[in-house]
Amino acid sequence: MLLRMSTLFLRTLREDPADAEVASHRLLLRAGYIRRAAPGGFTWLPLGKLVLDRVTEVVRAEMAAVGGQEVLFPALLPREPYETSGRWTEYGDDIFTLTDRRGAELLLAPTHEEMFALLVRDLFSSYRDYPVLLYQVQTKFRDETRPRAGLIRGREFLMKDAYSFDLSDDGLRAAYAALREAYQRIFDRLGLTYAIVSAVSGLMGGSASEEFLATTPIGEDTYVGCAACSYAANTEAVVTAPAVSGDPLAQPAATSHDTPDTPTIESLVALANAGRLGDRADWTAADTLKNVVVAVTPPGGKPAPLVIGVPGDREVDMKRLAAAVAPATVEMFDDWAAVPSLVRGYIGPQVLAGLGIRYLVDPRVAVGTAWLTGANEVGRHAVHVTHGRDFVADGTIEAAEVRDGDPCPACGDGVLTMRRGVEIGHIFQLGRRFTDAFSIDALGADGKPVRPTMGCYGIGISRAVAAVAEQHHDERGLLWPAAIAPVDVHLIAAGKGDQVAGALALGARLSGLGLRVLVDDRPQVSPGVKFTDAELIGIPLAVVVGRRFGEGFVEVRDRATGEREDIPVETLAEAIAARAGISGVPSA
RNA sequence: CGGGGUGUGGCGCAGCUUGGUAGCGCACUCGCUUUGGGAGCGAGGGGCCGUGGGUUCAAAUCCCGCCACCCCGACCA
Repeated sequence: MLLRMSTLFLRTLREDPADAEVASHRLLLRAGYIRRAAPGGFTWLPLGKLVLDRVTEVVRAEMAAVGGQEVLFPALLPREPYETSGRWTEYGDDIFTLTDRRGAELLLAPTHEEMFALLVRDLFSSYRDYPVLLYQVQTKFRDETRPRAGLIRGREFLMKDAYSFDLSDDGLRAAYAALREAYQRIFDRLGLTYAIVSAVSGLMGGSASEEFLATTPIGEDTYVGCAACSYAANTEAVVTAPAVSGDPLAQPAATSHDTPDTPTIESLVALANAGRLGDRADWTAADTLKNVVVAVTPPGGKPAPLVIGVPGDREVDMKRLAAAVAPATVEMFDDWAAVPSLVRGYIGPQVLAGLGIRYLVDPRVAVGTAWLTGANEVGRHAVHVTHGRDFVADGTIEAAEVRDGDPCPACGDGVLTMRRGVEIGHIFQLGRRFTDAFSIDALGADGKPVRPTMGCYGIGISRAVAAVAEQHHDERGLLWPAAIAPVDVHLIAAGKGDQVAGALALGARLSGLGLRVLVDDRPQVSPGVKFTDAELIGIPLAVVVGRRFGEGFVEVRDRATGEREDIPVETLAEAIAARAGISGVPSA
């Protein structure tokens, strides 16, 4: 392959686009890889399309290596299957829906579990057919509330989604393990630094689930890792080690006190330490029980109030809360007029059961623990309010914020460190949710039906391109790993003599050896412009056909290290093969 | 959904306060010169100033509505 800059459909931008904040978005635009075409939607220009295709080919190769077979579904689908699975309602506003001329309702698929399940039901009927692993590479549509950061969160994006069908739970676990390893090979080949973390399965349902997060400060997902053991989890999925339960009757009796002007935890602790609640003067926010009122709306249902009790030194993490109540949605409660018994700023759990309001507590609020909390009257709080005696929670919930330095829930020895990442892959052991929904059975060896179990495995391909750009760039531009760079070599003709002709001839020779080559053969463009463009575009290896070309030398440049070396023209092919780690390039 | 900001040629911006011929840099075209780190000179092309209405002799500019995009917040009791 040989591309010529003089005819390439490319225009680099000298200045940063005003609305691109993150590096990947800014550089992919500036270097002419992508172009914004719609809210949350991008056009792939020739260089970008090459990268996208190379990433896709890496994914395809590793999917094939674990026995995946590629298919392709339509993106435009009828409502019925999603109605049957319940996800038409669960996804709600997140899916793009439309109506055709006959009034039939359609959707642009956000993901394809239903269709894969139906396809397998249509074609397979015997236990002899299983297991099977199918996948596609396809555009997905989600009506994101706020597309952002260029390719990282769009409303239309390229995804590889794979689905495994097994007749046994062991088979599913084996498929999951195989895909997990395939994903590691894929992301390693893409040059990504990533973490594999425990995750919640969200709208997919199912049990075991892990995310592959590309490490980057601009990531939308926060995850924790333990320094002492291998524990790693999305903050949404962190399970708090429960506090030890005790005997509620061993606590002193609860008493109510005047605590004027203490609508916040901070003001309450200050007043408590001023002696208002007795001699004790070492109150901290962690001694208080904060009760946050939210409204939870089940899919297709009506909002109902829910009170969350967390230690007063912790905030409620809305992302964790949302994950905990999914598929229901949650928002802050604002219908205070409907529940006049709830006194804002002074809510205590003592009265909630009587009001018929559900109360869920953080695992730290164990039975037998006593708290300083609201007395349900303006200006009054209560002490020694004890779980199991003065109130009984309806259950526990993982909604309190996770903090840097929290104890590791897995080993108990280490502390958790927080980092950010972009979700580039997600694997689930789905189970039988969809095969149940569509009554999919295989006929077993004994003549009895067997219900298959599913796994689901996704990779955000377009997002992975952005993640690589995010991790591989410097102040001058992009810096692609050789495995997915749009081309292998960037030849730069720098000089007014026979450099252009020489670069084109060299390019033809290298491409004849199977290398992907980009030649900057633009006439009338100064060397400085070509050098800066080359650095912006970020091909790992550049070859300058310049002032020493007449003596038979060209300069080889390493984009990442900045190293430059003059080498004889006749050894160029070998030098490139050696540097790029490309094998099988015959000598020129 | 809420808050803030921005909409002027492909990109980055000025002009708006104080209404009166639409401007600058980059990019693009032509000519000459230049050619190892974003060249110089000269001559050009390209813009319903987001959109609809209003005020006015006159609107990019003032007023009202709408739309789009970007950023922040989705929250502490």
